[in-house]
Amino acid sequence: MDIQFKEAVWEVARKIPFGRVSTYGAIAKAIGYPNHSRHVGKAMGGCPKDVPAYRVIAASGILRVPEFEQRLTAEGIIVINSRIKNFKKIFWNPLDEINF
DNA sequence: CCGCTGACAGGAA
DNA sequence: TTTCCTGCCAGCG
Repeated sequence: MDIQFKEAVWEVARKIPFGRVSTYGAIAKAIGYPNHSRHVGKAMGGCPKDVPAYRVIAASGILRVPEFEQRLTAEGIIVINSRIKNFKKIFWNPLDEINF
């Protein structure tokens, strides 16, 4: 996991719109590294302050960092027991950004 | 080289 | 719906 990989991850994470969320796997795929979802997670662990890490969750719609629950609800996202309720609706795919 | 671990994913039971 | 299992890749004994 070189620094460039992390930079790429953070760059995508910064693009996630307000009130939306994305997943580790989706980001990994978006930067050209399919099957590297775990590394995306690690990259998020030490991301800069300007990266909305709380908008990046697991594909199951479950928060791996329960602490972020409040940050999400503050954006109007419904979270119950670390689970995103309307996950499918607010999910943002980085690949859609390419297609527009 | 081997095995364990980790902000994961996807399918089966 | 929840739990389990397998596939992934890099880092660290």
